[in-house]
Formats: sequence, structure tokens, C-alpha cells
Amino acid sequence: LASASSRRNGRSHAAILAATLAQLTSVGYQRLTIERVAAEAGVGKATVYRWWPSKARLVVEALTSCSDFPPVEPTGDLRSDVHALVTRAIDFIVNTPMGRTLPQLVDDFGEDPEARAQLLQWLGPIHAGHLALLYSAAGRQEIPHNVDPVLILDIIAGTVLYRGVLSSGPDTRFADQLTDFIIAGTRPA
Amino acid sequence: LASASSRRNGRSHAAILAATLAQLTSVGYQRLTIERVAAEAGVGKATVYRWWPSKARLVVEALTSCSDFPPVEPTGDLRSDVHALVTRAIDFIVNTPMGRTLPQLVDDFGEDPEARAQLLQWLGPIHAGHLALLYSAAGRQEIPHNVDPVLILDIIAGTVLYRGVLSSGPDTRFADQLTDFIIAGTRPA
Amino acid sequence: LASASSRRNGRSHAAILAATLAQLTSVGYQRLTIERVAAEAGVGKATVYRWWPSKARLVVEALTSCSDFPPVEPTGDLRSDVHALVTRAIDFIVNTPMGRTLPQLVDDFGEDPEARAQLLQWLGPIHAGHLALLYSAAGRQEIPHNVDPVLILDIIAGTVLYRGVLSSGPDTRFADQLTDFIIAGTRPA
Amino acid sequence: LASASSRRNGRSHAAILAATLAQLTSVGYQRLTIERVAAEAGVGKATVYRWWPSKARLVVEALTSCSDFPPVEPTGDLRSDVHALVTRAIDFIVNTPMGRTLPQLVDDFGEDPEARAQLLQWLGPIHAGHLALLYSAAGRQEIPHNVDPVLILDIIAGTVLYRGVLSSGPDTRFADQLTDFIIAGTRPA
DNA sequence: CACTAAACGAGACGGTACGTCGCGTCTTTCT
DNA sequence: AGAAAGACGCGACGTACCGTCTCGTTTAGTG
Repeated sequence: LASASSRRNGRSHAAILAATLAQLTSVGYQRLTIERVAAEAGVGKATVYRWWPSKARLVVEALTSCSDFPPVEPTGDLRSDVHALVTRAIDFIVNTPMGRTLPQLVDDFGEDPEARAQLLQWLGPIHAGHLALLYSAAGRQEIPHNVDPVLILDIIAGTVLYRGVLSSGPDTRFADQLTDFIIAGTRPA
Repeated sequence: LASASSRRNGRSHAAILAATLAQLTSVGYQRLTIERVAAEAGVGKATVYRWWPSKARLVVEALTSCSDFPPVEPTGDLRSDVHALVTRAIDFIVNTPMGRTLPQLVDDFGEDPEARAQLLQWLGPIHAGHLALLYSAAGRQEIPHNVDPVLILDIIAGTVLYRGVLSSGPDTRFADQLTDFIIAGTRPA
Repeated sequence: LASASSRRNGRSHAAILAATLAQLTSVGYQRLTIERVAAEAGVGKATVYRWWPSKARLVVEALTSCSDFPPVEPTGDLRSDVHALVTRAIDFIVNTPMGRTLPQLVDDFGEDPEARAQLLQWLGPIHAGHLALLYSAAGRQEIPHNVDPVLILDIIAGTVLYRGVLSSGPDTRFADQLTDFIIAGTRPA
Repeated sequence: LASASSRRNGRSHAAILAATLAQLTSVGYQRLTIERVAAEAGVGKATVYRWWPSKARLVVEALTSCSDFPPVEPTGDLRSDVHALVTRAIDFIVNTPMGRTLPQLVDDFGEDPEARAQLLQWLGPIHAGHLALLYSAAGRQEIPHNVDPVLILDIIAGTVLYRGVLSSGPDTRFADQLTDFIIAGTRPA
């Protein structure tokens, strides 16, 4: 990280990322324009292109460099933990810049596949943390051996995203419903 | 429908929708351009704009007018039905033009909210059919009262989409895993 | 001419040529920019590029479409005619937009050779008119047979341009000097 | 001159001038770029700018530092001398890097007037040498008093340049024609 | 059966943004 | 200290599409 920071001059870097976030929140991903980002950052277009080969990469870095996803505190109880995961997922999708941008961003990964890798790298530790929660529950026999914890996380993420994008938006009742279902699905046979 | 068809000349209509589908499969939604669609259809740009106010609307109509989602035949057994639903969802997302286009398309609904309505209208009967499957299972006591069949469908759709879009793609093992989990979640308490 | 005008829509044509001339006189050929021409004409850049493939072509047409070089009235006396030719050449180079632009313009013909042809086509009739003057003098035996009138015109044009470009500029005395020399060179042996 | 040379590091100087000439012959003056010159010379751009304030100045120095114009040997006969002058002028314009570059270079003197002075300083001795030829002829009564030798040189230079730039190029016949005309113009009345 | 009015192909138009190039300045790094 | 390396703000390049807008020309449907 230090070497990456030092290779990059860093003078304009922060300004560009800040301008990117500003554009993301004000006009959204689709309407975000490299030209406007550069203008708002007081920077030449070429400077943006020097460091980021595509809009997707620029936005991924802007979002990952500012989003911290504080770990979900394990309570020792599966139901509480799953409920926390679901709630956090909903909050993430609904309230954070990254959550709101994610769906559109992911579609652009076709233009720059490395952006996907960069995003997954950021997601990695978070995902691992959440997995740890479930593995610990499995250790406590709260999850049967034949249930893949990765699947559970994908169900949470996928279902929350789906509700957030296609229907009007996930509400509190939905959090409880989804939590209930997952708990039911993980009862030992 | 007849009146709509007659109001619309119909001569160029089919050509435009066909060209839209051709572009969708060859270059994808993002790179699809109204200019190219018009050119490929041998049509003036204005003719396209006369009937479809946006790319999203054009694509929704092109896809819904050619995609038929044959109903899932009920087997009387919940597991078989759910497995069929999951399999069909995967096939839809992976192999059909509409399934592949859906994620990008949905992101554009911000530009033209009526397109969302038009898509949901197409999805309506399909969704209803799938719901019927689950309600029938509920009638057979295979699903407890406190489990919302709508949630189950959202879980299937969301999870399949999520795997299809963020990770490499859903495989056969995934279909079984997801089916198992859903069956587990719907066992009467 | 009518066909050319009708092929071209003509709505914005005049505005672009006018803006081109305005830029030529205000900032000169080198600093003339297609972007500024378009802006000043209230026109999109693409509209300029649609009709003119290069700066050279645009400028050639702007200049030829507004420059008229009224014919030199023959006086029946070689000296008077040559003096008129020289004086007109000087005036052309020093005072007209085209004359001032010519040297730089010609250098750009390397980028678009057809521009050279277009300029020569404009020069053609003028050159022919001047040649007629000299041929008529040859008919009156004022020029010996072994002197090529074309050479005389090239000497006038070349020398005037050379003085105008490399030294400070041709003055009145120069006109007399050059006229005298040419008359001397054309005395019958 | 020595002090100037010593003030300049000299290490990179030669490389820069060499790279400039290479670019001149390979892509021409217009497409010559300080950036490429620096790169080809293995030198930072700033080093180029430290010593030459403009492209025109750099090119003038590159050309004058390599072009030597060997004096025209006087033959004692005006016709021979003039013919030699014309031939040399044609050769200069057609075959030498400087001759080919001159027209474009001169147009750029508007951007850096001192470059003009620098070029004229190089031309000075050559011009003086040529003038001496004609003055010597005047001393031999081969040129009448009322003919300005400077004018003759300008006619030669101007006419040759004009033919070289606007028309296809001066040929051998042209050299004889021009020589003949000048001799005719300088016969004593 | 003409006649008219809509729909049409064609594509020009004013724009916005693209991604690239070169300018001339300024800073960092290394020798 | 001085040079290479090259980042930087800037401005222009030439291209691609946007969505709107005339233009004649079909092509029905009506009088």
C-alpha cells in the first residue's frame, strides 16, 4: 500500500477520488462523467486517465477507499448474528454510497474485468468476517454440516439486493422474514 | 393489443425489435445504440423514437415480445417443484437474452420508470404461476403458514442473480444446494 | 455551384464560413481552431467536420468564397500593365485576408493535398486573366517570343511573396524596382 | 560563441539537435514535437526548454548548426554566375533539410520573432557572398547602375521558392529560363 | 381514382462526452 | 547542483451518439 501511494504522486489523487464520490452521490453512477469529475477536482482529464483506465476502476477505488464496513460483533447466538447480517446488508444497500452504486457498477465490469477483481479484494475480508460468524455457529452445532455457510451469505446478499433493486425496497418486516427463513433452513434435521 | 398493433404501422415495427435483439446478443445492452438499431433495421432514427421514448423501453418490449417463459409443471412434490424453479431461474439468467440483459436493464429504469412497470407486467403472470406452485404446496401442508411464498421466490431469484452476476456463475451443484436449503427452511416447525 | 449549394443543407454553412473568416483575421491561421470556429458559429464541431475534412479545406473555402480578385484592366501598355500586376500583388499579399493567410495555408497542404487543388482552381481564372495581359503584349511585340509569360507571373508572385514574408514587407519603391526590372527583361533583344 | 558553448552543458546539446534534425527529416516541421525530440534524445523536456524557448528557435539552431552553404565560385561571367546562383537555390530548396523546412519555419516566426533574426544572421554571410558576385559584375559594367543587386537576389530566391512550394517543383528548364530572364533584365539599356 | 395526410428513410443539426496528444511548467529523484 | 523522468492543468483534437428537426417519398384510407 505504501509503495502504491508513493508511486502515485498523490497531489491530485485525493481530490479526484473526492470529486468522484461527490458526483456519485449527486448524479449517480450512470450520469457520472470523467470530464465533470476532472473539472470538479480542478484537474485535467488526462490526469484521471493516467491513473484509472476506466470509470469502473475509478469508482471502485473511490468507494473502497472511503467505505469501511465495521465487523458484525458476534453474539454467540445464531439468530442474533443472522439478523445483524441481514440488517447490515439492508443498511449497506440502502444507505451507503457503495451499496447504492453497486448494481450499476457491477454491470460495468464487462468493460473492465480487473475492476471486478479490485472490488472483490475489498469485499474479501468482510466476507471472511461474516463467514467466521457462521463457522463459529457451526462449531456450536447451530448449523448442520451439510449447509454451506457461503450459500447462506449469498442468499442474504442476493435477496437483499434483489429486493432493493427490483421492488420498492426492503423494509424492516423483510429483515425479520428473511432472518426467520434462514434460521428455519439451518435447523438441524 | 389489436388496436395497438393497428395504430402502429407494423411494417417497420418487427424489423426494429428484431434489430434490437440482434444488437443485444451481439454487443450487449450497454453498447446497444439506437442509431445502430435504426441502421440495422433499415429505419430512420425518428421512427424508433416515435414509439419508444428510451432505450430501456425499446429493449423491454423487444425482450418481452420474444421471451416466453413456459410454466413450471407442478409435480405435487415441493422438492421437485422448487428444484425446477431454481433450475429454470438459472437457465433463464444464463442462457436467455432477457436473463442476460436483465441486470443492466434494471439499472436503466432510473432513466425511464415506466419501463420498470412494463417489465413487471410481463413478469406478473410468471410470478403468479410460480406463486401458485407454492400456495398449492402450502395447501398440502408442505409449507408452514408463517413462511411467505413471495419471500421464497425472491430468495430464489435474488440468489441466482447474485451468483450469476458477481461470482463466476451458478453451476449445477448450486442448484441442489439452494433447493436443499429452501426445503429445509420450509419444513414445518 | 447550385448543385453544391443544394447538396449541402446550407443552414449553418454560411455561419461557419463567416466564423472562419472572423477567426482568420483575429487570431490568424495557426491559432485558428475548429472548436472556436464551431463555437463562434453556434454550431456543433461535428457539423464542421461533416463538410470539411481539415482546417486547410475549411479555410480555403472560406477565403475563396469571399475573395474576389477583380481583373486588372489592360491599358495597352506593357509597363502600365506590369506595374498594375505588381501593385495588385503587393496589395493582395499585404491587405487581403487571403493574401496574409496564403503562406501558412500552403504549408498545410501537406496534410490535405486536395486543398491545394481547390485553391489552384480559384487561382486559375485570375492567373489566366493575367496571362492574357502578357500574351496581348506579346502580340504587340512588346515581349520577345523566347520569354515565357508564365515565368513573368511567377517572378512577380514569388518575389512579392518573398519580400512580404521574409523581410519586413514590400514598399512602393519596391513596386517600381520590380516593374523596371521586368520591363528591362522583356525588351526585345 | 565559445562562452555560449561552455555555458551550455554540451552533453545533451548535440543529442537534442541531432534528434531535432532526425524528426525534421522523418516527419517534417509541422509534426515535429518537442516531446518526441526530447524522448529521442534521451533527455527531459525541461532540458530542451531550458535552452530553446520555442520550436522555431530549436529548429533554426539545429538547421544552421549543420547546414553549410559553400560559396558560389565566381567565374567572371555574369551569366555563369547567375546560373550557378539559380541552380544552387533550386538545389537548396529541393534537397537540403533546411531548404525544405524553410517555408514552414518562416511562418512560425510570428510566434517567436527572434528566431527570424537568428536565421537572418546565418543567411547574412551567404547573402553577402552572393551580393559580392553581383557587385563585381556591376564593376565589370555587366549590370547597369539603376539595377539593385539585392532585388536580383530576391527575385531568384522568391521565384525559386514560389515554384517549389506552390507548383510541382522547379525543374532544369526552369533554371535556364530564369537565368535567361535575369540576364535580359540586366543588359545595359 | 385521385387526394391527402400520416408515417417513413434519410440524415443534418446543436450538443455532450469520449479518450488522446502535445503544450509549457513544476516537482521529485538520483547522481 | 543539475539533469532524467514525468506528473500536472490545460486546450484542442476528431469520433460517437444523443434526441430533435426538417426534408422529400411512399402508402394507405377517404371523398
